[in-house]
Amino acid sequence: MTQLDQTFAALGDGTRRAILARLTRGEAALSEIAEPFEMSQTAVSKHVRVLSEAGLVRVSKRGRTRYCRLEAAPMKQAAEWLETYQTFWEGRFVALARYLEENP
Amino acid sequence: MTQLDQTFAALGDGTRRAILARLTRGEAALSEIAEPFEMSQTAVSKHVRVLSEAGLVRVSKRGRTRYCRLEAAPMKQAAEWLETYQTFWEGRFVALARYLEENP
DNA sequence: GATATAGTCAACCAATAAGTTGACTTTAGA
DNA sequence: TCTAAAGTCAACTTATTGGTTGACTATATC
Repeated sequence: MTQLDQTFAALGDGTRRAILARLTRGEAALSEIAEPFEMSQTAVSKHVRVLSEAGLVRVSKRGRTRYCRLEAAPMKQAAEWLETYQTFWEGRFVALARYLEENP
Repeated sequence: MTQLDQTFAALGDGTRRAILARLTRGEAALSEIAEPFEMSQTAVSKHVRVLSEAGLVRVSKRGRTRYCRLEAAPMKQAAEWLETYQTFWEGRFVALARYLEENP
């Protein structure tokens, strides 16, 4: 799996996106993160691991608690990949078609 | 699965992203799409189905061949979701933190 | 020292994903 | 009409995902 694979795959789950949204409000302990979800802490822990392996979250241990921090950097590449298609969802095909003609 | 789930999940696979990239060069038959990949046409067909169910590709039958067209619209939502995090990967936390303070 | 809290780990389960193959249908072309 | 091409479908395999529970470790706190 490439970084892009991991990033997109990690984002393809609502629970994980919600975790990331939570982390925009600042660092949080795993138990805090898990609290609003109707699933075991272990399950949330697994989601955090997926995010962490994708580089979207950094976990640091202090005492007995694990603090999670948002690490948005990998999203940049994903956003850039998507931007390639912006002309298409905006319906401006012609400009891109010409660009691709001129840059084969 | 929400639309966003489906979009991100569909993009979390290199083969599928390659298919989409191919389709930026215009409509293509399934067999054309499948040709460069080292897997069966059936496998590619399944990938196209995933893309189609995510609304990222539209398939139209003409004669015995299925033509696939890029349908980029769902990417817009994904891009917008990612943009929310732009301030983070750019390191401009302060501005967003203030925004969130003022808009709780 | 006793107990509660934060979290991991291993084992398990059910569902889904990603691929294969072989048989089949439909359409095109010689 | 015969054959080849485009594609689907069903069945199967293997691996991964998303979740559970129960036992465990490590750290706080009383």
